Amino acid sequence: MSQTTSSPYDEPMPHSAPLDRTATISDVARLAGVSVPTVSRVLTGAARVSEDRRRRVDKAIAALGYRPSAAAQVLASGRSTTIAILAANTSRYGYAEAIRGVEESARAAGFAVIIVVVESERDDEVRAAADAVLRQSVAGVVVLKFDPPGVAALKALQSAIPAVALSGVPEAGVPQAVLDESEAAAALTEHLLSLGHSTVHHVRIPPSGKEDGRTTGWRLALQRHGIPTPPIEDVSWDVSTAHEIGVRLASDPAVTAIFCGNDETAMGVIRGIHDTGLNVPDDISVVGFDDHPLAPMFIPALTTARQDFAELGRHGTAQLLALLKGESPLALETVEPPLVFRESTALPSSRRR
Amino acid sequence: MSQTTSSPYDEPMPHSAPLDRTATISDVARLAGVSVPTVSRVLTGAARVSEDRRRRVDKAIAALGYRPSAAAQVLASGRSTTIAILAANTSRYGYAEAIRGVEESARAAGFAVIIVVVESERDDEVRAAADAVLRQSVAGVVVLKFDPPGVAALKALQSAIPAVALSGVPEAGVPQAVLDESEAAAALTEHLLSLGHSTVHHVRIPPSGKEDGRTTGWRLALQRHGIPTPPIEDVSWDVSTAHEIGVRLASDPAVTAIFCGNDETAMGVIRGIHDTGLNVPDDISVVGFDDHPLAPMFIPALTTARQDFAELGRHGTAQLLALLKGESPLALETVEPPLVFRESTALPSSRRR
DNA sequence: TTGAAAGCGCTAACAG
DNA sequence: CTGTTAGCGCTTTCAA
Repeated sequence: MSQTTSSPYDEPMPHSAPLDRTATISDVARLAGVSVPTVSRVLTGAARVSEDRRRRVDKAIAALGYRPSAAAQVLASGRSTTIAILAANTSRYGYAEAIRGVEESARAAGFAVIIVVVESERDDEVRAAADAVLRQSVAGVVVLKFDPPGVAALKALQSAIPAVALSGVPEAGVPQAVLDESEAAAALTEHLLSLGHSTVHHVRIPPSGKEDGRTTGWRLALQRHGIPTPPIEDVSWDVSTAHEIGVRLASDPAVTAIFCGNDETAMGVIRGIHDTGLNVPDDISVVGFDDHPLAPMFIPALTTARQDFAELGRHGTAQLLALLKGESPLALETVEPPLVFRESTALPSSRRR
Repeated sequence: MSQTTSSPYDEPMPHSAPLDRTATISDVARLAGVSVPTVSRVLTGAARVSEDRRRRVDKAIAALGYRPSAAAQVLASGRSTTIAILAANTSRYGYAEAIRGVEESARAAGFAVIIVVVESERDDEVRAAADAVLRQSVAGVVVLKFDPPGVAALKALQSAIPAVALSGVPEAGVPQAVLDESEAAAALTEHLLSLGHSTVHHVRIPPSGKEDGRTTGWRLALQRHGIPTPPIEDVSWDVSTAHEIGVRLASDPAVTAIFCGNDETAMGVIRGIHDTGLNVPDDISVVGFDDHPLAPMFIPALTTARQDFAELGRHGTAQLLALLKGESPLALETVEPPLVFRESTALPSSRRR
């Protein structure tokens, strides 16, 4: 009665649901008047089948509306045509775009996609996510290593399965596709400096580790100019925290230029500044990061660095598929985000300082 | 040699990838000194297992890092713990949020999620998507019936599998969760009218069928007031088309109030108006729809109707899971989006008309 | 409670 | 080129 152990399998199973029975390969074989392996051969194209039989099989398949069972195929062949996306989030801009890119190219290659999310870096969540991936007999996994949960999940996978990471910071070890953020962040910061601002404040989005490329680039640019780094402001993913920080920063006359971790944050910060009666860029310059679709529509339109997350996702999938085919070494492709200058930056105001 | 038939299975298979072999149920059984079915029993909880053996099995599972193969389980049991999300898009705001809601609640119920996208309503694409769903042995599917591809895909499924639709317009036939948009759209339109605008123009986003709830509501409100409906402007999902329309509408002095199909469109339209030198809301009032996270940050902050897509997704999943358990009839839950009034609407300007 | 035997739908040798 | 025979990892009878 009483249970002294506590493996996850002591828990009740989820309510699984019965599958509607549909035509099987033997139904097709019977109708076509051939053996089951012959049907399999036309399915996989693994071996030659006579024109005549192939036609009969195709006809039977069409007649029965037959679709091979992916589960049975993976079991019998030991090969899978499904990949997993492991991510901490599915709906935020960069994440959603990266997922779109992965899904798109996976589908083009004939792979199905399962999505598993790991919400936090808590040990049980990370383990559950890794388990979910492993249980599904996927060929490989693309992990969005944008944040601590992503990093932890990647580690939990322990290369038990082919994996590639999508990331903003190059890093040795795992195959990955990276969008090199740090140079672009530095360039954005220097743009602000070159306008005449004596320093640049930074609003940091939740980082992937101790520091992400955006923050690193900002710090780097400041260092290059011998400017001490002002205290960092941290925002959550909730834009309203960016708004609060905007209000706070606006009250500090030393603040004339702000580098935000992403465009949504920049919009929140600008709105906060706006609400104190100050103007962007006349009083304070603000830059974002990502080139969000709404960045050019915002008033003022955002100066930012363009990140092509979907492309990152496509690269990652390509890497994974190459890895699966045994091709290597994989070129670690690094893309540098192009800067786009719009309306949210200007010379420092004489009204401040 | 030459092929005269052309079933999809004449095409080459995707490169499938070999799976790393891991511990199987027999490994566990052997290590625990029990039979395979006994291990299965502790896994599924289907039958009683003695305390002693259960403990040994648990220990063996832990020692081997064993994870049951979902593919083998589904094959043997004929029951699945995976559901599919069928959507035309994964990254756009409403879609991404709905997907998040579905994934979240599916995960909470112990279900894995596969995502299949159907990009257009082209017959081959729709069929491919339906096939992908059916091949995966999923327990059921949640389809985002937000647009023509979604509608077509749902139809292609032919109730070959338990399905629930997520939608903005109630409709008989399929189980569904709906966010009733038409009343909110009407209310938003009437808000504009009550401010003194003599008519309200409409910028329509790509609709799910001949007409979506937003457009219907707008039309309804105008009719109630005996106002003829002005010509509709259609935008694509690309915000720049909204911008163009904003510019165009601004040049028409008859336009003093605009109801946009969603907030992103509203932002594009406002920016277009702004670029002609006119002001929102002083010269023209604009309302959006959805209450996008950036809507309160935009300058001017958007008057809009809040849509909780994630909640819609959760409702849908709940419906599907209930359906799978054979519970019914399902309450068709309809949520009416609450209006939120902000800065983008005002009295009509004396400068126009 | 437990194990032996059968089988889910499919692919992989292996003869022929 | 084609059919026969095994067997993928698991669950499900069925006896014991």
